[in-house]
Formats: sequence, C-alpha cells, structure tokens
Amino acid sequence: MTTRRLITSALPYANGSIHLGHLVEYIQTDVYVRFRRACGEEVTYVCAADSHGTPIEVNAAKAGVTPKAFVEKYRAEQHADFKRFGVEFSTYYTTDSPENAKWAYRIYDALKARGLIYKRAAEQLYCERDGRFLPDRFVKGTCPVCKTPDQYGDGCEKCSATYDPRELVAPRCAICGTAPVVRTSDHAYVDLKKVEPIVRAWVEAEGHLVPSVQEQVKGWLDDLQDWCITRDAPYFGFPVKDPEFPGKFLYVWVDAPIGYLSSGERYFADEAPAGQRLTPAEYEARYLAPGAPSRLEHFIGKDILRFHAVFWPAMLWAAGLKQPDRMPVHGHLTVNGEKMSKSRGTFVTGRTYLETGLDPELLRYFYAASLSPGIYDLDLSLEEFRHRVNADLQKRIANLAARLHSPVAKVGGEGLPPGPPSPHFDRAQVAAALAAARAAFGALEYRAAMKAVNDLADHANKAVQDAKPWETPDAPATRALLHDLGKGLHAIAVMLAPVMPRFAAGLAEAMGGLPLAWPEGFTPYDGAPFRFTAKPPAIMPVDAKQVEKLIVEPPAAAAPAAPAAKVARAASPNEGAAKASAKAPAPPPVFGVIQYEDFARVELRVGAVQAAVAVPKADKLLQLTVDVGEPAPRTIVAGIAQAYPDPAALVGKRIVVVANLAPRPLRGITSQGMLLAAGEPPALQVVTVGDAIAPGTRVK
RNA sequence: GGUGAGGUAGCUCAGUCGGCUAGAGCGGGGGUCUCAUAAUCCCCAGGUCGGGAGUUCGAUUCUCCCCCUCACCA
Repeated sequence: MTTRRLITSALPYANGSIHLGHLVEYIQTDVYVRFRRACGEEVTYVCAADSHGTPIEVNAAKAGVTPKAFVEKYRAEQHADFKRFGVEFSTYYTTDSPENAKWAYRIYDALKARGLIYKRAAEQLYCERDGRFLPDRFVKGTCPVCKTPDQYGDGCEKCSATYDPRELVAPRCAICGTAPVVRTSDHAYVDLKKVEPIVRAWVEAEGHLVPSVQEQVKGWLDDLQDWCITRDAPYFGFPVKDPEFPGKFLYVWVDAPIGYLSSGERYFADEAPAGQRLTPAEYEARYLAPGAPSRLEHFIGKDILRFHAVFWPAMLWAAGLKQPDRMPVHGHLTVNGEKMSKSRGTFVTGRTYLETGLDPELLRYFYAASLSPGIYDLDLSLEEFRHRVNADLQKRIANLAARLHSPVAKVGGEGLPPGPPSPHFDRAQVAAALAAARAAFGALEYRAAMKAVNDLADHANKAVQDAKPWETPDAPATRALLHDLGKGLHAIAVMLAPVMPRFAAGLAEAMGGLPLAWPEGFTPYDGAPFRFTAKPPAIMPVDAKQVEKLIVEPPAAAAPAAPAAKVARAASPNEGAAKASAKAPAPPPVFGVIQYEDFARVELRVGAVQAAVAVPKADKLLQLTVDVGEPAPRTIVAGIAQAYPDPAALVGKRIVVVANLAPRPLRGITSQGMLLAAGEPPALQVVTVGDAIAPGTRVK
C-alpha cells in the first residue's frame, strides 16, 4: 500500500567537521525524504559516522584519546551540525557498533562461502619506527614523474600523475618522517571478475543509475581490478575472524556501506517510535531481502561511486540481499568557481556558515535551486547566492505573502470564500505548478521544482499588479481573486516545504494552520475560505558583507594583505567594494614592499642556452635546454616565441633563470624553471649577462 | 595516455528524436505602480549554440577529426 523507503546518505568520516560540500548531499537527500513523506510515504532516513580506518586511529593517538572517544566527539558534532541545517535523520549511528560487526562478518562469510576471497601477498611501505604499514596518504615524498617534493603516496598534486607509493623518490612516513621500507604481507582479495556479470546487470538495469553514470561504471567493469579487503594491525576496525588471515582487520571501505544496513537495524530495533519497531528479522524481510516490499535508495557523491556501484552490489548479492533500487550521484561543490581550498578561505564549514547569521534555509534553497540529477558540480558563487536568494525568496515569494496579507487581514472573521474565477489569475497554473514540481522532486530535478514555484509566484504577483485590489477592496471580484491568490500561496508553501520546512511551516501557520501534506492530486481549492491568522514570515535581504564573512582567509595570508586592502578601500568609497566582493577581500596584486628573506627565497642562476625550439601547436611557447651548472641541463618552457621567431638566435646566450621554481607542465612538457625577460612581445627581450659569467652562477 | 562527462547570452543553465526570428532566471540598462520588507510590473540580450570538415534542400541539433574543461583510472 503505502510505499516504504530506506534512504541513505553517505556516511561522513568521523575525523572532521561538516562543510558546505558535505551539505550538498545531505540537503539533497533530506529534501527528497521530506518530499516523499509529504506525499504520504513511509520513509526511513539512515546515516551514521564512518568510524574506522587508519586516519582515525592515528589522529586519535595524536589527540591522546581512544579511537572510540575520538569518533564519538565528531559523531556528536556532525549530528548537531546536520540538525541545524534541517537535515533530520531517522538515526545517526556509527559503523563501530555491534550491529555493524554482525553484518560485516555475515557479508565476509558470504563472500568466502561463494569462493570469492583469495589470498595474495602484497608489497607495501612499512614504517619500522611506527611499526605499521603505511596507507598511500601516509607516505610523502618526491613525485617520480615531475620531481615535485612533498607529494602523497598515491598521486602528485602538481602534475596529477598517479603512482604506487613504492615509486616515490625519497619516501618518508607522514607520521614520524623516517624512511619506510618495503615489506610483504598476505591479504584477502575479492575476485571481482567472478561477480562482474552480477554487477553489470545491476548497473545496466534502468532506474538504478542515470545514463552518464552508467557509462562511467561500465568503463570500470571492462577492466576490473581485484579488491583488497584487509589491513594490517595496528588498525581501528573489525578483526577478521577467518583463520586464513590471522591478525588482519577488515578494510574500512568494507564495513562503511554495511553501516547503512546495520544503522537501519538499530533504528528499527531501538530508536523507532513504539508502534513502528521491528525485530532484526522483520527489518530484513521488509527492507533487505530480495523482493522486499520497499525501496532502497543510496545518495552518494561522485568521489565514492566506485565503492558503491561496483563493490556494494556485489557484496549485497553475495550475502543474499537485495541490491539498491536507486543510486543518485551528485557532483562536488565549488566556491566562487573553484575547488574548496583552505588557503583561499573557501573551505567553509557548516559552523562558519551559521556564524555569519545566515539562515540555513537560504542555503537549502540555493542548493535546491541549483540541483539536477546529473553529476554536475554545483558552484556556490557568493554573489549568485545573494542575488538568487534575494530575488526569489525575498522579492518574489515572501513579498507576495506580505502583500496578500494586508488586504486579507482586513476582512477578518471567517476569511474570504471562493468566488468566480478572476481574469487576472488562472487557477490552472496552480495545478500545473503542483504537477510539475511533484514530478521534478521525484526525479531529483529540484531546479525545475523551484522554477515551478517561482513561475507561480510570478503569475500571482502579476495578478496583484494588474487587478490592483487596493483600489476596490470590497468588490466581490477582488475578494474572489484574493481567495484564489491566497490558496495559491498555500500551494507555494506545500511545494517549498521539502526545501524550506521552517519557512513553509511559518506560512502555513499564518494562513490559519493549513496542512503541508502533498497527497496525490492535491489542490488548495477545497472550497474552504481563505484567511490569515498571523503575519506571514519575512525574509530579510542578504547583504554582501554578510556573505563575505563565509570566506575566512587563513591568518598567514591575511596579514600581508591588510595594508593593500586599506588602500583599495580608500580609493573606491563604497560601491566598488561590493561589486568586487565575488573575488573575496583579496586586493589586486600590487607590488608591495617585501623583506630581504622574501627575495632570498628566489634562487636566480645564470644559464647557458644549449638549444631552443618552438613547442608544437603553441604559438607563444619555446622549449629551451639550459645549462645551469648542474649535472644535466634543464628543460625550460617559456612564453617568448613571438619575440623570437628564430629560436636558434637564443642558443649560446647567457640568461637568468629562476632555479628553485616548482616544475610545471606546459603543453605536456615539464618546465623546470623560468627565465627572466623584460617588455611585452614582440618587443620582449630575454635578460642576458656576459659570457664571462659561468653557467650556474648565483645572481644576487 | 586510457575511459567517462561536458563546452549554448556577463553568470547559472534549458532546449532542439535536424527546419519558422535559439530560450529562461540572475546580473546590467531603461520605464512604471505604490497594496507589499526601497518590494511589484513592463521593455531591452542581436549570442560564429568550442573549432573544422562531412551527410542533408536545411545542423546548434546526426557523423568524423581537432581544441579546451572536469572526473575516474594506468
């Protein structure tokens, strides 16, 4: 009868605070959950803290607490933060639970029983001082490809190469700094090729994944690597009980998704309202068994798609459980068009947002108005956020409520009964908006749903504008129109409720406590009179200064910028500052005074040009081979081609090179430094020194 | 390098199973009302629909090549 759903969001790792990027997912899911519930469905929304793994174990040790205590601190903080943003889970449990252990062993045993697990020796870096194997992220060293120092064991941030940690040049343990050694250890692997047809069938079935995601996953299925599911001690996780793998622990990524199942069990066994409790067996039959009369839907981000779309269906299948019915995948959040970055101050936590005093529902609205079912990244441009919220919510919707309130409130008493249709406002548009929004919410096309709401509000505002009810307040036609508009506002509240539950509830309350339920075929035109019993909630315009507070520049960067910022402000009295705000408070790069130390950090050396050729398909670049007194000459790519149509003319010249500049790939060629030049092309000239100065000489 | 997804007005995007003057919102410009939180409402965008070639009577929409961005992977 009533549809039942078990809905999940990915489990946040319990070693940090919730940030605005996390919130895209939890708000997306929460909106969906609220929408389904408004439609009368029975929805359980499960989440938990992902509590295992090396980072938690190491960070807990650093903090001098047990992993359990460490996890609990973040679990509680995360749960509280989510709540402030209106994300209301049925339960927010932990993967370090007895229920999860039970499920994890059951699934491990099932994989084993089906012959999917085999033993293989793996070589890994091992820190003798810490007495542990080092995960990729716990090794740092020099990139074997571009030689950039201080890169993680799995990939280079500079040249974006990926590699095995054993390939790192001069590797060291990220915990203690000593050089690790290579050691061998036996591990359990899942033979994924054996389950490939099972996974492929799930992936290709309609409705599980959107087409573009299907394509992505199918690409992986064509070249499946077996999956290592154990880790060596010390590890915070479930010890493997299989005698074939003594002393090993289950990899965190095995028990994390299992946390969906175990948290649901916990909820129904211990936390659900009295009449809704289920024993583990009942829970399994209703939600997890193949053919269970319910839907299992996992919301995830694109970064963890592989775990969820390849490993997870295989694990569920092996354990004899149903596979997910739907897996919506969202993109990442960018702030002002760029990846969130701590150094730019765009790594905005939920707490920071709340501290600015901005209403969390405004963020919910902005995300909803931006979200579609695809895996597109969502950009939080601060200016865009401000404009959108002000234009849609303040000027259009809240204002509509306010301008209806004043004439309707004067009527008092029973309110306004329905009358004949008005030529200014078309009730059919209300029905159309409700139908469009309903379909859009279900399809996760929140952007379209918010458009339907705004279009209806536009239509209503225009009707008020055209009919001028204040000129003939007592005319029957006016009263009938106000009734229709008021009921239209009710529809708006219903459509907005999943996104802005508090604001919508305030609207409904002001209209005499109208319901916000959204049953099939809902229409606000039920024949009842329309009235206000209170002023509808207001939405205050967001100003630029408030939004700018979201960007918290790290102290180191803020200090030197301060004097320049003052200059900029003095130069443009008031207006200019607001317009530039999208770029954050960072001033234009004026050449300020630097200290000697700053200059001393730049290593300038004389280089002799040995060869110079044009870079193919690049009309500005030359590739130079330069002797800077080192054993091997360097390759330097420079944007000087327009000034030197004949590159050979440079050969033999003594130039000045910035020798300690981080290497950087240009057109696929790694440039190991930069040369000094003056002027603009084509009149540009490379800075040269006389032949008497030897290559490698320091320029001071 | 491989695989996948994208490249449409200043910004965020919609759309075209090939076809009349390619759309919306926001921003920006101009005008207007004054019920409403200085809020409404109306008008204004002449954008090579990434570039090139091909198929076609006709391509932004199909095919091929190229360029660029992003993600995942080696």
